[in-house]
Amino acid sequence: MAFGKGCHLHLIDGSAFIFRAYHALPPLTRKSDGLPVGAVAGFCNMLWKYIEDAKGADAPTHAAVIFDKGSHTFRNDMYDKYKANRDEMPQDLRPQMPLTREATKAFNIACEELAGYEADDIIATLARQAREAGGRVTIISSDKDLMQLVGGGVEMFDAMKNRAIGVEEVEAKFGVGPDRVIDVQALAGDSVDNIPGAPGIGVKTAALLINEYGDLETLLERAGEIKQPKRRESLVENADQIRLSKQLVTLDPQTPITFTLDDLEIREPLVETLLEFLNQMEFRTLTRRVAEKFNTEPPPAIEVTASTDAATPAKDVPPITPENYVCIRDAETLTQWLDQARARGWVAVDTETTSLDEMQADLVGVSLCIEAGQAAYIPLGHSTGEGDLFGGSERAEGQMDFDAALALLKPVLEDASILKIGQNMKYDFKIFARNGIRVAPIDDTMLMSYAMFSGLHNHGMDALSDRYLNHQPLPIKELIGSGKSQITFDKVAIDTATRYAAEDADITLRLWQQFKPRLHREQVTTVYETLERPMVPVLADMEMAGVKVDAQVLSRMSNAFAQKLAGLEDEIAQIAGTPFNVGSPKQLGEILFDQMGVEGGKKGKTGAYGTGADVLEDVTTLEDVNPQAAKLAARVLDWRQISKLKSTYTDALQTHVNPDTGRVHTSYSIAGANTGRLASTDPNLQNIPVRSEEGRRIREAFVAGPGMKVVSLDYSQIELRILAHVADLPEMKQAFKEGQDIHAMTASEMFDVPLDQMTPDIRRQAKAINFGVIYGISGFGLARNLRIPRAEAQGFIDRYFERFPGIRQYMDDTVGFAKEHKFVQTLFGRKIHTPEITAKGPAAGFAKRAAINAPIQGAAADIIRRAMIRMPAAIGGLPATMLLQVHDELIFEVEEGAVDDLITVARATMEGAAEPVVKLSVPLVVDAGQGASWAEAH
DNA sequence: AACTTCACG
DNA sequence: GACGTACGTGAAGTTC
Repeated sequence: MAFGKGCHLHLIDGSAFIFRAYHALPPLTRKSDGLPVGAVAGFCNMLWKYIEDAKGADAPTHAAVIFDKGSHTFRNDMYDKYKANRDEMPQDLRPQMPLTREATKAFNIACEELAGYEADDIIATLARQAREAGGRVTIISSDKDLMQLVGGGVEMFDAMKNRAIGVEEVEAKFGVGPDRVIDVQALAGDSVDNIPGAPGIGVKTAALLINEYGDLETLLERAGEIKQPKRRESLVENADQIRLSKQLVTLDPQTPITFTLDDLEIREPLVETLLEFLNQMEFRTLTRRVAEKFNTEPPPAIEVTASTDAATPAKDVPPITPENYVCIRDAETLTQWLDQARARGWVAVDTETTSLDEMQADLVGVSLCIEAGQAAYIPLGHSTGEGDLFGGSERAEGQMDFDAALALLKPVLEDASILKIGQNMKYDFKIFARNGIRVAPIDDTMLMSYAMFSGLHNHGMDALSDRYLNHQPLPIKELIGSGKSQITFDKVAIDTATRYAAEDADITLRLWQQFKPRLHREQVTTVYETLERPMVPVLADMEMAGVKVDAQVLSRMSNAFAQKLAGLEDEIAQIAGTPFNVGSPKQLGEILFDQMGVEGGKKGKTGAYGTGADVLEDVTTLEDVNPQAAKLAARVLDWRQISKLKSTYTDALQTHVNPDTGRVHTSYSIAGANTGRLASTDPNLQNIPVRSEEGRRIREAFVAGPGMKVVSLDYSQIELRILAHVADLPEMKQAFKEGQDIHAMTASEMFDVPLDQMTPDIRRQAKAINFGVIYGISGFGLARNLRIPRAEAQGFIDRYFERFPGIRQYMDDTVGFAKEHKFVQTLFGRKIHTPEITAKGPAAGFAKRAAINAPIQGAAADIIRRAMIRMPAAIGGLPATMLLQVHDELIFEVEEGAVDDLITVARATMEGAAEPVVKLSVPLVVDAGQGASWAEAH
């Protein structure tokens, strides 16, 4: 068919596909020879998805993937610095470039490139030709440089966001229509492509000017009329540079291509060629999928030479097929399965229960998997239907006796020669522990993923299965529903439950087979084995122990807060002249800024006024200008504080007291925080108030049992000490060695004030700077924190860098490392990936600061983890229990007579926790406190 | 479900 | 006056 009216041309920006694929996926290599193929794999998946998605009503009649060829184009001849600051292509991406062309051809899609021109120019040329022939064009890309082509039958499509980009979207981005986009780009320039533009003028200003003067030439001619001196000078002085910039950003619609639109007609994939290519690449899943789609057998998989590693995946991993799962209903079958586990030396295990709260959950069933595809489910606590009016439902038929099954499982689960593999093992560990079984030894795929991929993605099973097995597990929602009508797992029919539960064990085993050898390749085996995996039993025991909370104390506080809130609400209504919901920032903002006339209200992206504490605090200072508003803001601040304490703490904590134990059992996520820190949930016991006097009293409700004391030990300034060590700051190290006040020392160095003349205010500023450095300081941030002018804050920072030159070095080195490797590392080898480090725009700033902070925060997290892992053995002989961790603090419950001994032993464990792996050049110091409650101990 | 606010280190 | 900014979390409440 000749291209003409009614035809629809799709132009895919090939380079964009490749780079997106490269950055979205972890570095994947071909099993047989180690060839890097991650980007090719992603590229093929995207292409396949594109083909599948492009079918249907608005299907293209013609399509092509357009690539860049070489790096030298006619633009380099116009301007030698064009794209000069681009990083070199990553080592492992280069060999993949030709493969992406091959892939395109294998899919039987036209594949075009042209020396001396960019893909964008070819796209422009084809788009022009297609329009002239009366057809429509869709460009599959989100690149802003292509937006100038939009309009008149040409639109773009962002495949990532699944969103069309038409004239409106272009206008939203550039503030002008597509026909003026190049004018705006010429003025604004582009740091990524090294387009100079007009210094000091960005997209916003450029759009403003173009809209005022009509077009770029008119603007340049009449630049002298511009009132703002900076803009005027920038335009007048750089007119030539701006005209050059326009030439650089303008796409060439007349590239000398040697093919025609007719050559791009859609063709069906040649199934054999395509399967052959995919098989050569060893993309098993995609090969299988494509084969399935065309109802044909996939070619035999390429033989991979056997590795010595026990956990190398089987050569032919069978597909995940729930129909093949076994339901174990008798002792004989169970024994057979357990014998297989003994013979193999490992077994994947998963538990099903009635609740997500491990302390309340009853065991409903156990699933096992010994080899990919071979999984079984042992139903143990299923009941029939909904039960009768009296709530009693009967035990379902066809289940083994609960105790008999556990008696068979116990010796295997506790057998030192059989590895138990789980996903989020802490959960199953606790369930079994509450049934008298201490599971050991273990491996945990969630923690393996965390050790290897922290910062790249989550580590939940659904995400891992999707990403590494290309399989979407049966959602639990389909079994138990959601919301109000949700049922517990014991009510699920055993057949359905078998498919779901056995699949989880199957997936876990497959993930483990993939991850286990990879831990070595990613060089995080030690991290996994010494910092992640051993946390499971330690945390499980802490969580099961729980902390004693006096609900009566909390209840009394709640009542007192309720009264206070009611009083404040009356007062607030009176000042406002009308009652309103004080808890609604929206209503508060309208009253404060619209009705009461406070000026300077700033609306956020949702159009609501910001009413955060800092904003309200500013309003309270308006006593002279707007006394009513000042008073209102002050009362709202009081209300907010009390309301927070009541709802989040005194009310909520009471509901978390376990009826069986009378204690509060938090849950720590080991793989939650990117940096290696733990996170505490349900309830969060890592953010119990302490900074305000009023809030601190909540800690009085955290008490010790009779004859016991609460003991708290916390690292003093651990992050600053780590900073002093890693950044090699001699003055700071010396100060720590001498046990000096570190903030006072910093202040003295920075402001030339002798220590004996130090004032609290100067020390406070130095303290803020010390913390700022850990967070990846910026003038803006410090200025806001200290409420001083930005220039002054910048002055402080400059001076700090002068006095402690190691800091600057550390920051530059860390960011440089992150850019090169896409991750940063702690002293203990923990990797934190920083994929955003090469982002442009504001994301780059975030990524930089996060990269600077991560090794410090992460090392502190590593150290306290090491202390916690050693703690049970260290305090083993003492009547003491470790209960809580709050990032740099450990809380124990100890018999009164053993308090001093506990402090001695625990302190030594914490202070020596970095050794012997890391010998810090600063001492670690631990402060201790004790008392009847956490409030007294802290 | 997204956004805002605020509690902690 | 290109952009928007301290790092890392979780929970509760309101709004859509």
